[in-house]
Amino acid sequence: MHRHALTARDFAADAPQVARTLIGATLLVDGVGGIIVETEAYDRADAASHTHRGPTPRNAAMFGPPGHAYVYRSYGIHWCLNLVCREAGHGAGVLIRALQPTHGLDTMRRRRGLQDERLLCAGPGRVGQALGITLAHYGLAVDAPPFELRAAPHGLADQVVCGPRIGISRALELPWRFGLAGSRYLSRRF
DNA sequence: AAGTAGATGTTCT
DNA sequence: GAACATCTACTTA
Repeated sequence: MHRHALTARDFAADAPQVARTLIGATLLVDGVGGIIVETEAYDRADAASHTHRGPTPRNAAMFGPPGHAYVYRSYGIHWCLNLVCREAGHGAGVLIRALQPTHGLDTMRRRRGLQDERLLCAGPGRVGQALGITLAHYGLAVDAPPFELRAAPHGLADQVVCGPRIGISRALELPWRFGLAGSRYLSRRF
């Protein structure tokens, strides 16, 4: 019994709902990746979002169709991956913050220059490096190569926890960080 | 274990 | 100039 591929319609909901749904899903880029164990939701109405002040050259993909990738450079150094949700033009998305590595461990170790499995994808910048994310992925649909995204197994909802987002200074009160309870692959404990 | 400095592209003041 | 959806290396304990 194999899990179905997520498509654009799975991204039509609000960012927090999509962020929750993505926990337990399997994300691969060119066959390399793992199980999503940590996400964060962002929405235009949310002061911490890159889209809060409207479209710019950098965030254009966030105002494009749902189910596509928004890639941004964090702190001038790291590449981070978001999946656009809601509807085109809205500016909502989900940041992929951590994976449990399952596919292409050797490739990820080489790209990261590390052996420790727990540190390969434990943070958005680390995910970007381990999966080889670059601007070449900007705006691409996640239901087609090089992406592959398979739904989480059923019955995982009661193992999803949430809390405040990390590394922001605005909208601190929103519990829009989601994670797989007890996972050893989180960027930080909840 | 906890704290700090330094890396630096894009956006904002 | 300053802030920023971060990470690493290095210090101090």
